[in-house]
Amino acid sequence: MKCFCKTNQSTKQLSDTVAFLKAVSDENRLKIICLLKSGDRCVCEITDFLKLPQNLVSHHLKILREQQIVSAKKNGLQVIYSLNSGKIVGIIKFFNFLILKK
Amino acid sequence: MKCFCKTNQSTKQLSDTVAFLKAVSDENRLKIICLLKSGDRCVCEITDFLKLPQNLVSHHLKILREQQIVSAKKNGLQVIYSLNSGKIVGIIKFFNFLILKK
DNA sequence: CTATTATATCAATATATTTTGATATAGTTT
DNA sequence: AAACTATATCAAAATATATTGATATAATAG
Repeated sequence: MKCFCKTNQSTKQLSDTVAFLKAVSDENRLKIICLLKSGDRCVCEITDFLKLPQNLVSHHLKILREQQIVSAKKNGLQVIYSLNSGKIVGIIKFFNFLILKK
Repeated sequence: MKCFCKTNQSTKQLSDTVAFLKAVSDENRLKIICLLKSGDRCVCEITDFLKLPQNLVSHHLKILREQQIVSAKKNGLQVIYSLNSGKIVGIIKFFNFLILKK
């Protein structure tokens, strides 16, 4: 992994990393992630859990989906969300790189 | 580590985690962290590196300081910043917890 | 003590993000 | 098909954050 210096590639990597970190830098979205850790849930369950308006929950889920932190599959009327640990593993690697001694 | 549910303690833990993540969710601040990984720097070196106005760099450094991601020590006229890996280790543990199987 | 240098702070503005309210869509039930 | 349920989208308002410009502070040099 490279440092964010001045190349085009690292510029892209930098903005991707920022987008991921922004997606998890929100109380409600962190709560969603923690809830999904305990198992898949439909939007109405997440809405009940967070006690937020449904459209706001959909908005937060969209941001998590865009970063592939969660994935959604349709089941009848419901949409079931599940946690995608791969993306989180990626960020762990990034933070590990940050504290690695040269 | 507990999930962010409804207790007072976990509410505090949640907002601390969000504050940390917000501090690192910024392109310029990530660049500062990466630069400091390669060694301690004074504010003017960081300013040169980022090509940003000095007061803006001070602002970003303040946010990183508040989260104990960096620490500052005075050296004559200069203030030398260094990376504080302890806080990053903490967030690695948190992300590891998120992907831990029950 | 005055001038200079390095850094920090403050107020104002610009920009991004979250939240709200209204409405659309897609699947289901009757 | 009409009514209903679960979810998503869109525009507007509220709020938070980043950036700019001006100025303050603290250490040093002359």
